[in-house]
Amino acid sequence: MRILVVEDDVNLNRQLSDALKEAGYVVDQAFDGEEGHYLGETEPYDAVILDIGLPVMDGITVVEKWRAEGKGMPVLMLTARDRWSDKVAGIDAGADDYVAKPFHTEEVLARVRALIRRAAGHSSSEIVCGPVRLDTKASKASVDGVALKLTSHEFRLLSYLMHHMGQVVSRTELVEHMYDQDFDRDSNTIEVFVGRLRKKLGVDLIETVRGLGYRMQAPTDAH
Amino acid sequence: MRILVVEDDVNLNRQLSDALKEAGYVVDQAFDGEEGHYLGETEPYDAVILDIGLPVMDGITVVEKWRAEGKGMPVLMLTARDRWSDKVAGIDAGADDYVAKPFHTEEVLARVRALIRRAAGHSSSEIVCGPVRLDTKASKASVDGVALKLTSHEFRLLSYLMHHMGQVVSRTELVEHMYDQDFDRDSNTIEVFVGRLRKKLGVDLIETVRGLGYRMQAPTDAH
DNA sequence: GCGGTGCATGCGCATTCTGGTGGTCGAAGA
DNA sequence: TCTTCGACCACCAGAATGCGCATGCACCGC
Repeated sequence: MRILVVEDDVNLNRQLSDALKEAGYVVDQAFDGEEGHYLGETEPYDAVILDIGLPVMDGITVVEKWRAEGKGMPVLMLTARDRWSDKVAGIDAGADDYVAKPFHTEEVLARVRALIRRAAGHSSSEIVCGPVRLDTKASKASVDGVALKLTSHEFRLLSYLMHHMGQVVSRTELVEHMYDQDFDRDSNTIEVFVGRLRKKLGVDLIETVRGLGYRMQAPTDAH
Repeated sequence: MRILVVEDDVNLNRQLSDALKEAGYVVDQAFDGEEGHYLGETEPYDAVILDIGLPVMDGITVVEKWRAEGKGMPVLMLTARDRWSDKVAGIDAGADDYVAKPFHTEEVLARVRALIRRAAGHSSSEIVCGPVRLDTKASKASVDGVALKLTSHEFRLLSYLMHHMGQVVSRTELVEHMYDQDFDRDSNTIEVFVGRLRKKLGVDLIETVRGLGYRMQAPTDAH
């Protein structure tokens, strides 16, 4: 984890940086707004600690510029205790959190931990199989980057197959996972949907295992 | 967006709830830890405001139980100003943020906004989707720079969709986040509001995914 | 009244299901 | 090894289902 500390008070900056290094983080330091902004723009940080009152460019402006540039790393602002309106402005500018000066170093560490923990929770849920890409969160699928237009059952089928990649999935297993109880087992709906899905996918990734069911697998097949 | 306020001080609870409702949120209230924990366990909230000192079950325990149960909604803790060790404990227990009492209501609102937008993966207080622009701070929306005149429910609907851009949002999910408990699920209200919103937006950004729900997305979408 | 909201009705059509037909695969026997 | 047979599967096209939308009206608070 790499952290940027932007604080013009040299002692305070070192105090924070030392504590962070102590806690196992990699720390970069900046001492004015412009330097801080430049570093945040060019280097990939997991979190930034940013003083609100900085020479050259103030903290609010720095955050705003980062956000406008699409930089989304968590930012922890340091503010003067009594200027609560600054806090509100900072948060609305895109900061994720703030700590009022003077602070306990331990508190800053706890907040940094919380920020990093939270930021880690946004990994998108994607499954990839060869050229096929499934985004379960968005309920979307694509082949070679081209979005597929799937109906809900087709999507459910693809989803189940991709969640069990490489395994043979039986027809009854599919029925049980795609429908709620009491579905007429003597119908060929699954086969129909497999057919339609194969047609829409274009590529032949759904293998039929005769007598057992279907298996989805990447094409680079050693077997 | 639906918020839970857990605070045993009746006046404070009402003060917060009123301010939140004023800002367009749907608010549920609880007055002790057990009640709060139960509600957070059973209802889907977009954020929780949680006092640390509560009857029956204290705030730290409540958060810990939620996290242990896999509940991941953002939690804003209210703490006494001088007990900074409580803050650290609260954050490490799984709270996302805290505000020290006494606080400015405006500050709590700013922090709630920040929590919700961060939970949705946005870093600034403005969310943009093609020509549509949503200002969560000012509770305003515009298309191509022209301000929209939305009713409160229409705004809530748009807000939720834009906070979950690219994802498919089910009808029940919308109902649960736009209304407090006890709303007739067997009605087509959501569909009607989607229709009204689409008409006001003019552009066709709200895609319906048959059998699943709705998805809002920028039009120039390849990957 | 008026704007905002909730609900009922009915229609159009995408989606899903069904039955049938023809094709394919695999095993067993010649 | 080749042939034959039966089981299994793919595909088609029509039918039925039920989802989503527009419309209009009732209600409620202001």
